Amino acid sequence: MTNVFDNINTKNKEKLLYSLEADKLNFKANTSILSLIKDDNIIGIILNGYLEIIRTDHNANRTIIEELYDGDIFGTMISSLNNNEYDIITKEETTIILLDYNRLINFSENSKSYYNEFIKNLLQIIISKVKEKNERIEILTKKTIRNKLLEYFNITSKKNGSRNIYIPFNYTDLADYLAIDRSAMSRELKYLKEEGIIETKGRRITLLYDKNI
Amino acid sequence: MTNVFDNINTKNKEKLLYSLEADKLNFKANTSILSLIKDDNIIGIILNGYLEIIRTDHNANRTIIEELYDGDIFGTMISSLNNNEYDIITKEETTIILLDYNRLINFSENSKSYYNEFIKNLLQIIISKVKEKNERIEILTKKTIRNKLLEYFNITSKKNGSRNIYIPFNYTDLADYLAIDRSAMSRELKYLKEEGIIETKGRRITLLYDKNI
DNA sequence: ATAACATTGTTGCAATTGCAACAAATAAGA
DNA sequence: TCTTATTTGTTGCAATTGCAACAATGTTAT
Repeated sequence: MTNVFDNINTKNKEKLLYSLEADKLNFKANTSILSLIKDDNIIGIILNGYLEIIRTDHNANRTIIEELYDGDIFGTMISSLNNNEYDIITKEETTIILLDYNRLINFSENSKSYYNEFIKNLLQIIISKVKEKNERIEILTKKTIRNKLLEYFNITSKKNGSRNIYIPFNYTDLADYLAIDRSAMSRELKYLKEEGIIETKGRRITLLYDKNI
Repeated sequence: MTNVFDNINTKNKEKLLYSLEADKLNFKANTSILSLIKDDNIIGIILNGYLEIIRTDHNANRTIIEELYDGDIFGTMISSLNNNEYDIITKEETTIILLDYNRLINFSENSKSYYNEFIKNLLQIIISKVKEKNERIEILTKKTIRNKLLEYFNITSKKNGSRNIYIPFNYTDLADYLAIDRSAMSRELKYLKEEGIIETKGRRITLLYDKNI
C-alpha cells in the first residue's frame, strides 16, 4: 500500500508540511476526530496511529466501515462522512495532519520535487480507493443476496488468485458491507453450502463452482 | 469540471504526450474501444469527442452508465469494466489517447511543470469520481426502494441547493442507477406522491417534506 | 400525419427479504 | 476457569420486491 510520504525523506517531509501550513495534531485513543474534517476541503493524513470509520445505526449497532493506518488519508472528499451515522475514531494514540485541499493544489512552490512526489502518492492512494469503491458498487448493484455473495466471492477470489477466500471481517460486518440482513445472508450461505456451491470453515470459504457464475 | 489539460498550453501538451509515448487514436462514431483498455494500467483520455459506458443486461437492455466528454478520463482503474456486461463506445467521431499508468507515475522528466499540472488535474478528476461513487454507495446501501429514492433526492437536492430536482436521466435509467426494478420504483413513486411527500412533473420532482427524512 | 419505437404507468402474483426472537457456539474478560 | 458478551445459526411470518405482461403516453423519423 502506498504511503503519502513514499519517496520523500524526513527533512523534505517536514519542509512540505511546514510550507503547506499543515496542522499536526495528536490524540489519545478513542477520540472522535470527525468534527475536525467536517469541512469538505480538509484532507487528513495519518502520521502514525490507527483510525476507524464507524457507523452506528438506529439500533445502536456499530460497524467498522474502514480501517486506516500510517500514511493513509481520510476526509469527506474520500469517504462519505456527511451522514450523521458515521464517526471517525482513534483506536490508539494517533498523530494526524490536516491539509487544506485548495491550498495543496494551488501551492506556490510547486516545482519542489517533494511536493510533486506527494501529489503523485495522493493520486495512487486515491486511485486504489476508486477501485475499492467500484468493486463495492459492482456488488451492491446485484439484486439478490445470492448474487451479491457470489460477486463478492468472485472479486475476492480473483484478487487473491485462489478459490479459497478468507473473509477479512466477521459475518455480521460482511452483511453490512453487502448491505443485506445478516440472518438472511446466513440462510443464503446455508443454501449455497447445501447445493455444493461453496464450502465454509469459519471465515474460510472455498468456491466449488466452475469459473465465475 | 476539470480537464486533464487545464493550465497546460498546446505546445506543452504536445511535448507531454510525446514524452509519455502516448498513443493518439481516432475513431468513427459507434465504435467499441473496450478492447484497447482491457489492461488495468491503461488510462484513456478524451482529446475530443464523446464516449459512453454502456451496460447490456441479459435481456439485451442497454443502459448508459457514464457519459464522457473532452478532457475526461476512463479505464478499468476508474470505472469497473471487467464485467462482460459493459462496453465503451464512441458516440461521435472521437480522438483519444492511451497512457500507461506506470510510465506516467515513473516519468523521468518529472520536474517539468506541465507534467505536474497534468498529475494535479488527474488527481482533481479522480477525486470528483470518488465523490460520485461515495454518493452512489450511500444510496445503494439503503435497504428499501423508498429509502433509496429519498437518499437520492436528498443528495441531489443538497447538491443543487434546491428542493426542486431535475433528474438527469429517464426513469428507466434512474431505476438502473438505484439498482432497483423500474416498475417497483414507479409504484413507490406513486405512493410518495399519494402521501404528499413529493410532487412530480415529468423529470422535475419537488420535495415537500421538511429537511432530510 | 402516421407508423414505429421508446418510455412510463399499472397490477397480480410469486419469490425474496427483512425483521424479530431465540438457541447455539465462540470469544473475551475477570 | 467461570461468567459475560459477542457472533453465528435458525425459523416463522409479514412486508417488500422483482417479474411479467400489458396499457397508456410520449418521442422520432419518414
